[in-house]
Amino acid sequence: MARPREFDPDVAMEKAMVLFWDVGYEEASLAELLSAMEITKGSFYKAFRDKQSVYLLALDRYNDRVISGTVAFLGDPSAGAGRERILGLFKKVADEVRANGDRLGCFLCNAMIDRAAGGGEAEKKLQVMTRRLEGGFRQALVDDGFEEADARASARGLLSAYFGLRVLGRAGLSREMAGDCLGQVERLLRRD
Amino acid sequence: MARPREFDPDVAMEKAMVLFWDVGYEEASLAELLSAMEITKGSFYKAFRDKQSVYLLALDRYNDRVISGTVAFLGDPSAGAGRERILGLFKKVADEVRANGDRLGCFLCNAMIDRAAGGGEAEKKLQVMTRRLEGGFRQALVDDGFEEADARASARGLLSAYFGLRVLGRAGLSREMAGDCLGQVERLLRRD
DNA sequence: AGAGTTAGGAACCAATTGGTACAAAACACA
DNA sequence: TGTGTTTTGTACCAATTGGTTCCTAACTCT
Repeated sequence: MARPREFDPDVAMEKAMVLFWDVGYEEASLAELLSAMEITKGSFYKAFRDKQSVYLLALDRYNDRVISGTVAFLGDPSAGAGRERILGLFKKVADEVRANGDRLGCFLCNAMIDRAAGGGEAEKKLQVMTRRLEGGFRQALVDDGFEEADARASARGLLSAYFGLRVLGRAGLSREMAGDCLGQVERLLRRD
Repeated sequence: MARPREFDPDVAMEKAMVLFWDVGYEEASLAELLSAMEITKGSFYKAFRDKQSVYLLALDRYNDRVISGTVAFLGDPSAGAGRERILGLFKKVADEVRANGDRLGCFLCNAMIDRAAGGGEAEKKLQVMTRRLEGGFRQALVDDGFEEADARASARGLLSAYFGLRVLGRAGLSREMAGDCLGQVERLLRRD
């Protein structure tokens, strides 16, 4: 019926997500965004409404991809017992961070601090993602026979340990600290 | 010898610090900065070199005021045993956060994620502050008779729990989560 | 009072911000 | 081959960015 678009919206969005993830909303200028997505203004504003919409889509994408993957891993019985899964997640983060210091951190965590972006809509998305992560931790603990109340409390402790580790990673301090943090997570996983 | 300045650089810097703390470097436009500091451009560029310098000074100020205060508290024997002091610190943060959701969080933590600002110079300052906080935790544990190695590892776990709680606070989730997080910190303080 | 010195404020600056308008280009279908 | 439809890229936009200049105001000291 008409001219087909020359770019793949999915890969463009992926690039956009990574950029926002890396530098935040405000710091990602439209020019940088366009060059990262490898499209020009015309296509950008036709395909996506505006910068803010792309940011919101990037958050959704992070939720769909990364958060979902993490939650799935936490709930996957084939990955070991509940606490093993949790420890495995932290290990993965610690490794990824220790390897060269990922410097990207967690988009969710970064965006929570960014604040600049997306007004109330973004905040709601961030809270949903956080809740999902919390739920993942809790489920893994429940799978290990934790009482519901204990699981809930521990999940929140783990959540904050997770974000904390991610913050340290961003600051380039995780390489030496990741190991110790990991050891401390084990203590959070002990049965009373 | 000459015309005296009409503003107090100290209170102006305080306002500047709070603004950067609240919205980050990039998001704080020069106009906002000036109106917050209640001075005009002329005075601004005369008294402080430029925006970046003020940001760096704001970090220094945070270090001098808040971080120093926190480290002092952690090392103050009159505030109870080491672990009590640590718990007291988290309690203070949790309360401050629970009261209405401070929404400011921790400038250090925010700046670590901000990244936009101050290039390598800022990063160095952030690492120094983090180290000081880590040292505070460690000292408190050593005061309680922890082995040096255990104290160091635990301090890093506490550090990440601290940052994590601060992230949750920024996202407006701490009101309900702070209590549980606090309970989990207690577990990090247990003697092996 | 006058000289010297510094602060304050407005006018101005180029560069960049996010966003729009529109014409040319590229396709599908008849 | 033409017609209709959509994408693409360029030119353009007002508003804002951080920053400089420079004149005037305000003060201290002699």
